[in-house]
Amino acid sequence: MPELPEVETTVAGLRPALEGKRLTRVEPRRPDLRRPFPPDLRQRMTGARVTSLGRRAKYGLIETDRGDVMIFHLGMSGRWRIDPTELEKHDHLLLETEEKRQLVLNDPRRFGSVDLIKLEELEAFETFSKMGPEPLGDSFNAAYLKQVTKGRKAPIKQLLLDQRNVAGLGNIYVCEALHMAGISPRRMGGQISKARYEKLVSAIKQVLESAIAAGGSSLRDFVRPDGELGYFAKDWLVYGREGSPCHCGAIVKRRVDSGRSTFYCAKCQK
DNA sequence: ACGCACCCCTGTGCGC
DNA sequence: TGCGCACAGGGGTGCG
Repeated sequence: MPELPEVETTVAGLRPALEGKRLTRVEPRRPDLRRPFPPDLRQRMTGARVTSLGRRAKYGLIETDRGDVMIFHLGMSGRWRIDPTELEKHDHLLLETEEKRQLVLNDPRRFGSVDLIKLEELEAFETFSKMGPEPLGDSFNAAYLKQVTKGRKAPIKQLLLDQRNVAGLGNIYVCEALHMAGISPRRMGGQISKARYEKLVSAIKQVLESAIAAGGSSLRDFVRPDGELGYFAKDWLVYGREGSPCHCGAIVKRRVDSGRSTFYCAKCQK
């Protein structure tokens, strides 16, 4: 479920419980998620102090004073819970701090991942080195998008979901941003004007920023009453609204490509 | 290189 | 109440 804003919100929620704190317990509760947990995860993280938390694309970063970085990805169904009253099914990784606060990574589908690398390997870490710019950064702009899509015949939706072009966009926010910019998800990337890319870039930044703001404000003190992090309700304009009226009056449509749904308004988006 | 289909996994909600 | 199917916000691989 989590896209960039959800990961951003999750990291912000974990920070008060983790930053500056010493880990007294690090416990994988099964061998693997998408891939095996690092075999030395427990040993390298236990006793270490968390120095900072961050985010790159849809990955959360937890750095320690031993020069390690634990990199987590929430996949489709991952979420962190804080100070749970008891462990549940699919609680696959448990962290505990000196203060006896518990952070539990729950991921039913196990499409998520946890990696552990040295801080100095972060830049070269293949997952990140192949990635495009952060969508909220200044280097993600219309000129960049125009250049990276030049000559490409793939639909713009697919190009935006490709993390090598821009890092952190997922299905929901791409659908929403394309709708906001009035661009058809099937429009060939190489065929979109600079002016329309200006609109698209603004739409992407706006959609992400408002989602982050909504996430932050919906998490009072960054911990919801149920102790969960990473989810917040949002009223989408097209996503999940097949058959409902668009604000223009036309009906929102859904199509499926490679097993992924696209929601759009054929009247607003050309 | 590019565009696309499909797979990993479990849970949920729907129609019958 | 049960059953089977479609579908879910990600990412990687492998094919033509």
